[in-house]
Amino acid sequence: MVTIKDIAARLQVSPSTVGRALADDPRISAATKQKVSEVAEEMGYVANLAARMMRGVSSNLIGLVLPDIRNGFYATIAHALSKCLQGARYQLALSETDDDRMVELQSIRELASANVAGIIIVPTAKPHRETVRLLKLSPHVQLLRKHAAIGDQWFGIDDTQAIFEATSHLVQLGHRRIGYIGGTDDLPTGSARLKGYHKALPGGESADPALVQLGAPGDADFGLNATRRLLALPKRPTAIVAGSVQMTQGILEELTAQGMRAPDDLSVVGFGDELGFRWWGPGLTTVGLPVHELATACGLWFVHQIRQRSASAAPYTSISPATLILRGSTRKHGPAAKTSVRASVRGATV
Amino acid sequence: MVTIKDIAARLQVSPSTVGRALADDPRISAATKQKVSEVAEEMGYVANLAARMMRGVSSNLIGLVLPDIRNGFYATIAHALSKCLQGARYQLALSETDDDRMVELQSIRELASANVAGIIIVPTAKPHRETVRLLKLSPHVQLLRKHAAIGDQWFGIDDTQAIFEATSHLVQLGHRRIGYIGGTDDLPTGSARLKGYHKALPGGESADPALVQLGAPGDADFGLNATRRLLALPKRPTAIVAGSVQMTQGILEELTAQGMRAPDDLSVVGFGDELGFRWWGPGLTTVGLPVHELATACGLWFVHQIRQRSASAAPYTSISPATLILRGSTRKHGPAAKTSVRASVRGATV
DNA sequence: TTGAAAGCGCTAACAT
DNA sequence: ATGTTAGCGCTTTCAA
Repeated sequence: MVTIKDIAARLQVSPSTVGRALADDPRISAATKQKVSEVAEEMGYVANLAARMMRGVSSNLIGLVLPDIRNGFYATIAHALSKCLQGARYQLALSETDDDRMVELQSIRELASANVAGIIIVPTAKPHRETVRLLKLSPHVQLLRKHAAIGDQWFGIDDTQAIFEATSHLVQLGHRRIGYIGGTDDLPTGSARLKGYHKALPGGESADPALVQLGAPGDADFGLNATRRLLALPKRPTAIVAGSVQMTQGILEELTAQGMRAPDDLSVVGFGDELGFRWWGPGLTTVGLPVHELATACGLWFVHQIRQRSASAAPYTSISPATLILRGSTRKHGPAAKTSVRASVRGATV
Repeated sequence: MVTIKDIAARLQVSPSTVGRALADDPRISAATKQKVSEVAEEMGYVANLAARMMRGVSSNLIGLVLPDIRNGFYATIAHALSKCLQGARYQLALSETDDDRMVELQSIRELASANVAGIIIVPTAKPHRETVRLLKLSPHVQLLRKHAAIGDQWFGIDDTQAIFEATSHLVQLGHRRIGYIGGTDDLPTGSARLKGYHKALPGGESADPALVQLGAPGDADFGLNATRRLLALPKRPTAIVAGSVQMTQGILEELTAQGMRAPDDLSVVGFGDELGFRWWGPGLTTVGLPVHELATACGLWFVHQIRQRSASAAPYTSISPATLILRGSTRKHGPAAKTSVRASVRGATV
């Protein structure tokens, strides 16, 4: 293993000079810095992080704490952050919580004891007190979900607007009985989305409570069962809005299973734009989320933040807008609309 | 921060005694150990990992190096490993290579300098010499892809059998012009799969080279363009087999775009079982891979391996079989089969 | 069975 | 602008 001493010996300078040169200390001449970094490169020098950490410097590890990496949504986030941090010579330490606050606490503990440089977290609904306390000890930022207790540094999406647009689109198409299947409102995202749904319903008209189905946002099976319940209603909805990626998947699954076709039998607006949504039936009209951009912005900001230890406490909030992606799964409601483009292409009559 | 010195001072013993007691050294009396651990507990002592690492003990970090976490395939692996290692108090450090050997090298360097306990890697096609060298310095295991240079500890899937089954299925249905779109054969997986394809073609009959399209396995666009090329052939294939997840996605994309419907216009067998494959057209017949099981097995084995520093050099190979999942995208080839179930359900005539 | 002491590689206060 | 030196907390010889 090559150490600064080796470099120092080669260059006939003291170890501290090398150390300072590598740390880009202003007291070292440009020429020396130049030479040092050349030799370091040549000898394949890699700083010993353990030794650094012992001197109080934190590791080059950034913890990423999120519910489930299999969710394409979070995978995109992990990818974007990984790229972004790689550029800044940081490593991602991945922790999954499964939306379980105790697992979350355990993860944070591990990260804290590993002396991470910072933590990027998508918090669970009710983080443990200890989780909050530990989080305060190192730089951190919240992603997507926001908890006041954890802090005011947050990158998220305008969830209310997202679902508002989705629902409004259906309202404009003449739909009145619109079902909503989304996450419970104990999560900030869940409640914001639900709010968007209500806000879009025409003239203060409160929705039939039976049309609103709330469950754990990561539970596709809930979406599936909720869809079944909605379809079994005496007055079934003419359209459904999804309030999470997994819910969308459950909904599509169940509609396919029941042989329901959008937009003929029902209009559907999904949440997120996973692979396959494009080719579900006539193409799923869905809420597109700028996840990649969001994560990149968050990563860049966070690295900057970590490097300037000073202003880290200042509140910061970034809200990105969602955009409705119009495809084939929604259509005007009413008897006049019964002949779909699709049906006519097939030459069929109804 | 409580150190062993503090404990030593409280107990009027030397720091080394405390250190040994905590390490359960046989030379320390049971009574002393008892006292030490009591006081340590009481004072809230937490071992300083950095200091430990400096003494050569590795961290509780396990590096996971793979091409792209957004690939559902790898996300499943990361998830399974994360769960598995969490139980053993290890943290996952995630590195993406994008199938670029220099990025791979850089990641390995980072991991090595972070003193990881071990590395689980899905190697690129031609890992750098230095990558191989560094890898040898810490415990490691290969996943899915196997490179002789890296070692003989490998967990993978029987790729040849997987594509053999997929192709055989089509052959049995009477197809003779079967296209194959897969990864290049410089990757071990690519070549094994291609072999399975050739093996399944009837009686040594070598395929029309134009029917075989090989590209970067992670490149969905290649799959898309390759599909276009196959469809533009004077004698177009009657069926297509996909040789990677991303290729499958490209193929489905292009078929949808061209308005080609399986199995009426063409039979298709996919690779992997991503979300959405189930609802593509009539449901995609595809090769199901036991990714979760594979990753879990790998994780358990690896932790065990790390904990017993001794026998780590012994070769170990685990091959899991793939299974064909029959859905609606394949059908008998020939004029007699022209009336599909689907068409008759619709009451249409052809 | 325990102590004393020497570092691991790095950073930072204190010289020069 | 650079060199000297003293540790960080732990493990690990070597002594007792």
